[in-house]
Amino acid sequence: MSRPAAKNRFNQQHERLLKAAAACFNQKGYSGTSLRDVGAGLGLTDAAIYYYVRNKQELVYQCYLRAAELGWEAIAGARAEGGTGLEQAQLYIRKHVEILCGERGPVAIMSEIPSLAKDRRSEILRLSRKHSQAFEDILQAGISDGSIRQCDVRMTGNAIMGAINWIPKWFHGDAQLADRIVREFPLILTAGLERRESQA
Amino acid sequence: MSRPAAKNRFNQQHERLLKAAAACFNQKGYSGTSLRDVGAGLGLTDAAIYYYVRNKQELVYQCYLRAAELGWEAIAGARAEGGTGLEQAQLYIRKHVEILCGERGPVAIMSEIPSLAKDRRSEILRLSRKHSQAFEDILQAGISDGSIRQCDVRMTGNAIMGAINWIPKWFHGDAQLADRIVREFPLILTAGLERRESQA
DNA sequence: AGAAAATTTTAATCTAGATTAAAATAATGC
DNA sequence: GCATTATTTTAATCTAGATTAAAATTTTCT
Repeated sequence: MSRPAAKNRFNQQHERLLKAAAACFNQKGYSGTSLRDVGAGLGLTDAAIYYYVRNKQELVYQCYLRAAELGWEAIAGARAEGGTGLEQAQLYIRKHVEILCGERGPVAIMSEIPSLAKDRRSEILRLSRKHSQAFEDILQAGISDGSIRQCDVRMTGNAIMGAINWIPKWFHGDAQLADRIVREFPLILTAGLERRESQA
Repeated sequence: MSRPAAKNRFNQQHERLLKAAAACFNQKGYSGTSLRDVGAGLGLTDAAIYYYVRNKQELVYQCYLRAAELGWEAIAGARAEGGTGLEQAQLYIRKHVEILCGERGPVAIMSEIPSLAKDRRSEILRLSRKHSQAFEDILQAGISDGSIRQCDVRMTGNAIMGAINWIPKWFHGDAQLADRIVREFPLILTAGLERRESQA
């Protein structure tokens, strides 16, 4: 590809492809969506998709990788901007939810990791664990700095992540609803974290 | 089947089948699991499964139906036993989580509803909405009786349900972990609901 | 405009996995 | 223990959908 304009076009189509695929995967699962389905979302034939990715496995992998990158962006951003642990947690939730419900969505739910090839799977799992761990670290920091009450950090992390990860199951692009989610979720998911007066 | 003992056996195997299928579906998705996979979990051939269900579609449908029934059991139980809205919400979460993590699990995550046949799909969707609605009603009752603070009931419901629905993604039968989930989740998910002093 | 590069389609192939029918085994109840 | 009923397997068939190669179309850039 020695032609700049073409390279641009390619990258844009590739991006569109990942989004179209994510939309399908979230709705019907990885194995449940045919490349025909994905192509239809782009006005393309199934075969055309092979111009952008080696095969279907690679397509999921790239969707999951993108999901991991966007999630990490939220973590990193929150850590950079945030103050107390509680503030960082809130910021992370807001940023992540904004990404999931905004222009950069839909983002693939990483729900069929076992279907990936071994090496791809372990990479995605590693990123996924890194993400969870980083969020738990934020919660732990909040406990240490007194902004978050004593709690089971792992379970709390799992609960909050679950609520976020489930969003793409019921949100499908309605802009009004997106605003509502972005406004409410950070509050709802952290309302129970603040340290109460009665506690140490 | 005019033989009582056989009818028993059949029902038990059928129950085992639904659990084995749920385990597979939760891990690899509906379309991603072959009947061979499901059969393996029972020490059976794929073909043997057809003795218990008409086809694969029917198997998912029954799994989802069972999931809906068990979820509803938690709702109904909480309404029967609970006092204030907050108490009912807590009770519901505990009961549902106990089911998901206990002997009656694994329970299928209803994550590929679009793959069902039209009439089956609409039935499952109806049950799913009924469940969400009932939980939101509990929250609303809590606001009315003063046990729950003012909040966006729908978003709060979505958040809590998401956290619960996601559990089967990371819980795979560890008994110790089950105890921890059952102990922590009801608290974590309702800690933010109580009305604070400062509020009306 | 027109040659080269980039993209997409058409038309095959190939395979996994759902489904079925008939045969083989196992369980039940007398 | 035996006849009957219930369960499972073996061995085919059938189909959707992934993948590929070659041909056709479109885009890029001079």
